[in-house]
Amino acid sequence: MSKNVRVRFAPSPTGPLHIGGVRTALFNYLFAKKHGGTFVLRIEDTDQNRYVEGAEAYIKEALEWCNIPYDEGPDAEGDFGPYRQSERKHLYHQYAQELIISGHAYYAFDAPEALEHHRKDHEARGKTFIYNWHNRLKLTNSLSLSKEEVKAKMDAGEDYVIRFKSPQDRELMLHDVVRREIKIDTNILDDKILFKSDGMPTYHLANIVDDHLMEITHVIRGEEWLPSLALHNLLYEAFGWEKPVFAHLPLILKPTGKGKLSKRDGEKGGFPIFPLNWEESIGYREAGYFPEAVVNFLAFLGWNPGTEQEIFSLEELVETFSLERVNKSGARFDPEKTKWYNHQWLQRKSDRELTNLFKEDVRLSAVETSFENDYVEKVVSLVKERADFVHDFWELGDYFFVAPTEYNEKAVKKQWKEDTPIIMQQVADVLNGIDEFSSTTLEAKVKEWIAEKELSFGKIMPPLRLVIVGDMKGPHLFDIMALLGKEEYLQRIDTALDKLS
RNA sequence: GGCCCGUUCGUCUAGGGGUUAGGACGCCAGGUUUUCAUCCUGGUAACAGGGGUUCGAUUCCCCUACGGGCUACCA
Repeated sequence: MSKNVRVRFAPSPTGPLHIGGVRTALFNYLFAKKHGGTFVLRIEDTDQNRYVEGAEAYIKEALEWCNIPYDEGPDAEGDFGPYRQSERKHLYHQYAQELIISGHAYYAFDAPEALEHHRKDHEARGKTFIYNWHNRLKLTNSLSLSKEEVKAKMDAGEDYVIRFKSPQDRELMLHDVVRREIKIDTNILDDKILFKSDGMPTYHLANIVDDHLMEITHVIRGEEWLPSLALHNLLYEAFGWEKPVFAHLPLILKPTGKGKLSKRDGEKGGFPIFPLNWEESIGYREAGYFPEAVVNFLAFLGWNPGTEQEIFSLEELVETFSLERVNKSGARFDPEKTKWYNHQWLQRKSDRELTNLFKEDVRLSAVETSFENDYVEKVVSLVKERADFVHDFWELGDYFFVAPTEYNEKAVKKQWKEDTPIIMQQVADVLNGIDEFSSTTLEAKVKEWIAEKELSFGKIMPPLRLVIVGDMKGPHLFDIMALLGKEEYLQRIDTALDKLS
């Protein structure tokens, strides 16, 4: 690649980013980093009506949480700012003018209602109204009107827009890294509005102008933009600018049902759809996912390395990523698999780090006794392999912090026989006589005793687990006892003897 | 409706003119754990349909079907 790679993520601040947007940002980031390039964040806020307070802050925070920071953007000014289109407002009109002068664009005065009427009318006749070569001379614009008429309207302060004059009878060959060549007949294109009557550019104009001014080399965006690719190509041509390379990413589809993933799918399915909380909707962060896991599963939505490796750190993704390996077809995303990714990433975290996270669990901090970090860390090391999330730890290991006050009914029925209290008392006596209580010593001594007395293991271990844990669950029993300590497990046997006899 | 894009197990996908069509999630079974889970092993399950081209198509071409996107003075 000869030029410095510069890519941009260009969301509009109309609400929170959902994971589709995050995926687009991620692919831009990966591509930039892979090629030692620059990742730009540009806020596309040309539609004031749809501006949502807090959306921009959300976008920034989400990117930060995912560990995909931008090199240039709002609050990270580079040489190509400002990075909000509303702050670049003054730039666009001259470019629209330039196209008018060169004959690639024209003024149009048609009222929105008039156009709406035409659309309805065509629809009623089973036709589609397209504002282009086919009928532009019958409409109210600087091509159909005389110079004097146009001037009169302008002087009178009439609202006008600037439309692109789509060429007639041309066959366009468009290029896309993901989809290769696409042929388009320009006769079906409409004369898109480039500049609105409110003095703001539309997406199409602002996008092309900014990408050019910001020296963007690769445009990586969602497939919903594919139909605009012809227009964008034509605009570059009209300006006489070099085109960037285009790559249109496949859409992310709803887990069930039809259509592309939308903001409302989250609460319905009971899974997060946003990286962070937004109003009533829960985010991946708050649901207990690690950013590494989210990035990992997002990367695999529409891309794969072609090997059988599935767990990738961000660094590995940067290393391995290529646009050529992006798929063409839309991907329905599977919330179940995201859990698996989180499980995988959780296992890779150190006990120390997990302990710090676990200590923020309110259920743990609500316990009266306070526990040493070392103790909590040992608990974490014993239970983590069965956890998908840090918040699973509590349920998996609550008995390490609180002695059972009740016992699993079904288990009691099955394990607590008539002679169990006597046996448990004997076990307690034996345990009482053991003074060195590592897990292996405990196990060895108890087994020794069982063998000596010719008792059955099955009569002892299950009920013992029941009195220690309160349920038939958990790690190796002697590991639990060793961690709990002699005083505590003898106490628990006592308590159970009281409650269950 | 028009235009564009797409279609391999339920889902994410690998592959590509001759393969037992591979992996992962899920699910099921067995093993380990005298517990539960993890883990391990195995199993389940796919080339949308029809025409071509070809000695041979899941792979290339066409059509159909289905899915999706776009069709705003939204992005």
